[in-house]
Amino acid sequence: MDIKSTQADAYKLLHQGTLALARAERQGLRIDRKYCTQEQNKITELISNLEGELKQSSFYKEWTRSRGRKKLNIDSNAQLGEYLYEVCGHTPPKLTPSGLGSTDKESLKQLDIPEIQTILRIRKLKKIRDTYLKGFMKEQINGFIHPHFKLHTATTYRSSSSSPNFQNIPKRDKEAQKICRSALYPRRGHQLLEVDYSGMEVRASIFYHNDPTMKKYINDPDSDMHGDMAQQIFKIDDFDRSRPEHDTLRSAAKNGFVFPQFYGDYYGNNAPTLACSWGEMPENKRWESGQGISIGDEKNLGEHLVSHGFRSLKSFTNHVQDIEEDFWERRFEVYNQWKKDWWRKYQNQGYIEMLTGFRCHGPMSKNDATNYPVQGTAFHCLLWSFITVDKILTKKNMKTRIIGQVHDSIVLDVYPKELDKVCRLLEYVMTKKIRKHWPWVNVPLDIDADLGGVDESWNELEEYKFDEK
DNA sequence: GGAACTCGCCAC
DNA sequence: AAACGTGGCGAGTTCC
Repeated sequence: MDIKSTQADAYKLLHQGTLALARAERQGLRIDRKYCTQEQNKITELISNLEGELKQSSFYKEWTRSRGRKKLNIDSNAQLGEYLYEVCGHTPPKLTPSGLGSTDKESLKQLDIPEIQTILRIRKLKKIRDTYLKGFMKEQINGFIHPHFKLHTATTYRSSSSSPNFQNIPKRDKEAQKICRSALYPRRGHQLLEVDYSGMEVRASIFYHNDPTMKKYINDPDSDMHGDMAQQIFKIDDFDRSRPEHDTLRSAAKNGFVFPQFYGDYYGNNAPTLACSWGEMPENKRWESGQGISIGDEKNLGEHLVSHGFRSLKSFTNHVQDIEEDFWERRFEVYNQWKKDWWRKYQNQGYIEMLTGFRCHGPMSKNDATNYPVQGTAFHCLLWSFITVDKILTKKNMKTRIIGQVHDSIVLDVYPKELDKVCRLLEYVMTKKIRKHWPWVNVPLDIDADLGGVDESWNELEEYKFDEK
């Protein structure tokens, strides 16, 4: 048990991984060229209308005037920042790493200028058109794109992808998702299947720290880590995940506290994010009753929290600070101790070594030293599964092929008659066989799947339960 | 005219 | 005392 892999094992994974990824790359993904062109034209038309509208505004006219003889470029954030922060004298809500006033979406929204909405809309449309649709067309050969996957560039020994990047195609934003993913198809007569490891990074962290509380959260299907945190953060006594308003708070806790904390963030950043769950709240102001989402019983979250004594961001921040302390000093005490031990070990030996045998050298911050092994190892589980599934598909001469990978998921181009067989294979390799190969996998691994119909695009996937078949 | 940089934004 | 991890890429910009 608990036998770590050697550096030779790591090399083997890298080598076989590169070969398997190259096969996926060669396979590629069909794109609808006609759709891409039409959609690009539609967006161009939209943008030109929006730009025309913007140019009518006094905001734009003043901006132009302020530049004198210099040409104005709507796409230049340097010019926008100069106008907003130097000419108009707005205080930048945030600075960039180099110390200039930021013009990102977050900052611009806070300035509360109506024309800004148009600028943000244009930005978003250009991103979709130029990075994705144009990018697909640039890289396509005979109607197929062949995203490239590398294993030697990321410092964590994760993978990277390029030409085009397969790993950052819009998903969260539904409008962008639809436009971009509707361009991507399986081979004719085939269907797309995406299988992902659920909570892989959290589980990979357990391989290292073996924290009993976190293990219980993973092993006990009735427990709910994010729900518990939502309950604690927002002081909800009768928390019920099946209630939509409570599930919203659960997501807020998950994305605004739990995950950032795991990456090394702190309450000072978490509190303002969490505070947005019940409405925008400018610094130094106080909450009023009547603000925020409804939480049932004819109450809303604003009132609820005010009644618990949180009238200002400051008092809420203190509350989140207490929760952070409880989180690391009590709830996940063992995890916390591992972080300390691991950091000490890095300081002593000058490198860290993953369970998979990979070594990270070089200067690292505290957060780096504890994040790298988790992130790398989580990906290596996916990579091992990728290699193993690919080998079997090839060996058995199946028509199904793997076409890509997104850190904790595998994307396949499935021959419909092989669907059941492929699903059984994935289930077996990803949740069972891997535990025989790597005995330090000390918690069950779990997968979810999404399936598209025959000849349907990547936009059409729907949740697919293996065991109900 | 290309390399290298910043910034913003997409994914996990 | 300090304070969010990993990537790729387009556009603008600056430098050589």
